[in-house]
Amino acid sequence: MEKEITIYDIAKDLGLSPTTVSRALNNHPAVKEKTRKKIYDAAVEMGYQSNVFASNLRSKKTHNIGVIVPRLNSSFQSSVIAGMEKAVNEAGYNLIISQSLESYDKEKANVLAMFNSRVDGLLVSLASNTPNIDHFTPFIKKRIPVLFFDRIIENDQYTGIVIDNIQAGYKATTHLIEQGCKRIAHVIGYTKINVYADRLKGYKYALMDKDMPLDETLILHSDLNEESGKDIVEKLLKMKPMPDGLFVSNDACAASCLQQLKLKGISVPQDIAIVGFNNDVISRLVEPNITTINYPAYEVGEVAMKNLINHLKGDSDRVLQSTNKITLRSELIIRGSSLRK
Amino acid sequence: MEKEITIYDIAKDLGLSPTTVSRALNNHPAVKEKTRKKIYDAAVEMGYQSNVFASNLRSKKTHNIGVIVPRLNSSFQSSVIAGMEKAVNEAGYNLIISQSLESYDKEKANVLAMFNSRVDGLLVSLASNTPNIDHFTPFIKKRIPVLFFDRIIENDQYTGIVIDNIQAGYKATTHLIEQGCKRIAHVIGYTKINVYADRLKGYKYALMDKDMPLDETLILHSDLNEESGKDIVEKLLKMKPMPDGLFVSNDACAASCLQQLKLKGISVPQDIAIVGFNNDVISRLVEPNITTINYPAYEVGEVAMKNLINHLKGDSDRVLQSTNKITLRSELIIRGSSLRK
DNA sequence: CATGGCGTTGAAACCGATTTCATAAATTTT
DNA sequence: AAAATTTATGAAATCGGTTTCAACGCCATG
Repeated sequence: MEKEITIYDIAKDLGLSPTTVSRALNNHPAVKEKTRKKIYDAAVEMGYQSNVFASNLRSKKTHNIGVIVPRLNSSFQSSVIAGMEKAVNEAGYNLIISQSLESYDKEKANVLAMFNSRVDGLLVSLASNTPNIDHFTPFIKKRIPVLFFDRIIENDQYTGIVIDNIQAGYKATTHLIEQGCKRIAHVIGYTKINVYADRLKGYKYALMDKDMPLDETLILHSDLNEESGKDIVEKLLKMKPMPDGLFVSNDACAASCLQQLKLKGISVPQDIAIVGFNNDVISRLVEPNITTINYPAYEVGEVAMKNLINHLKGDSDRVLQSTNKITLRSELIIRGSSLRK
Repeated sequence: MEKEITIYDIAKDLGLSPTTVSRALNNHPAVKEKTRKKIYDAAVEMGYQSNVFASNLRSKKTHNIGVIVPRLNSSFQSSVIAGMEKAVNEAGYNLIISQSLESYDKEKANVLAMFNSRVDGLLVSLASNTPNIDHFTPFIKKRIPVLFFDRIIENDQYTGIVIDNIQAGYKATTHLIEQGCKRIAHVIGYTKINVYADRLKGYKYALMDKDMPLDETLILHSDLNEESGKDIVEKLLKMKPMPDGLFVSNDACAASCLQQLKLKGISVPQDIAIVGFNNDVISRLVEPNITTINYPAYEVGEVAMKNLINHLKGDSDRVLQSTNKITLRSELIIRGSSLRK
């Protein structure tokens, strides 16, 4: 085990003090250019590597940013994280990632772990059964910024990055109505979560605006994974008359429904038109392609991270404190699964 | 800004020394049970939180483990990371993640960043154009363990977690031959990477064993993403006679090929049988379902991480140093895209 | 009763960069 | 030329656990 080079070694070598070496390496203005150059050269030559531990201890900053998502292996979430990674890397921070697996208890444990490992900031998409956000109060107390994205709980203390889910649900439903659908079913996840609750609202508003009746039995609850299509289609088939429109709250599940419907000999979009959500890769790979709402996952990640970092770099809390919600643009992408002339 | 509680505060409060408090909180055996209890209670009551900076500075450990993958938003990689996250969390470490975006330069930058942020260990899946692994030597010099998974370069110094890609390629090709295919095309990525090179080897060995000629023009190179199906199918259509079997090195691309083939009026598996790779969700959602090789991504992540952590917890280098390669089981999953009676 | 050994505790050094405060040197002002 | 600033550098304290080494108290052994 070779011993590490410290600023003391450099200082001794050059006949300077550690103070000056430290300042030089941090580009402090009070060091003569010539001295700085000399120190830089010596540092490189001696193979000096700054000791982050010591630096962190003094500055009380880790340059680590925590991210908690419900699931890492989801097309949407992994794109969000890719966006975050890009932004975080450019700014010289590190990403610490954990997943709640949709469990409130695991989420609480993760939040605590992040707190103990002293992340400089936290980005969270909530688990589906998280009832409140009290577990984040330690962060607030220590003024460590917390941002929510996608799955949020509205609160004055925290900033949220979202799309307008009501509008998106409205657009999707209106589109189905305009394609001539008379009975539109809607598949959603746990309605305590803002995203599903809002999409449902949009669905209801659209029906209302087109003077169509709201039939609560057409609202189906599901896990929304790639296997749930079977259950959903079974339920659809039992309905008399069968719905002729289907708005599913994510693409993996929409694709699964599409597959099951085709297996049962039901043609899409003629017998039933489908709209998904997210614009995952899968929506473009099944036949027919699925009409969907483009949720700019990568951009959500990038915007959330950039906001957080700007906040950390700026010395005041003003930026984030005055920003309560950032809404990104989302649009309907019309494809074969819903287009009937 | 409230001031933090330190072990000095606890010590003063109880009339003990910081030494004893530190020892008690670390379950050091030389502290009387009664004293330990008293200290624990005081710590909880005072809201003490250990300062990881100070602890890290002395112990020279961050409890952070770095992961570098080519792309985060890939079905395979995000499952690997999910597996890692599970293992890492149970062991009380943190996961620091970055992506190389398939660029050697970015990978080098990431490796350096990981080194500077002093991760305790590193898990890497290499970028496609990484020519060698010299950029990891700083880690070796400081005896920080580095493990490769999936995309590896074989080397005595490092441990790799893989599946037997030769065998997998062999199984896939043999299956197509047994289904009566006479001209089997193979779509692969950059052949400098072990995974594609080995699958190609397996393909060649299978042909050889069945006394089938090897036609180099049937080997197609591609980016293997969900848009490359168009190019590939175009090339297939130009071949005379057209291949009647297709072994694609990942499922997203296989699904894309399947889609394009159907668009051109070519029926799968009758006109051309398809085998993919990975067993991504998508292979089960397209029609027909795609026959594929099950690559246990989650398990790869879990095994890689557990090995690394065992190594970190054990005090010697022996465990990892003697392990050069860990091969996980993979199997062929036969589905509609290749089954013809 | 003296000596050895174990169990328990504490004083002080340490990890390595940062920061405050002081000081010497160079420059400008009067 | 003396005084007032400005510029450049250093000594020492600091961040808060961890670790080394010493010491004290208690019991057992001879």
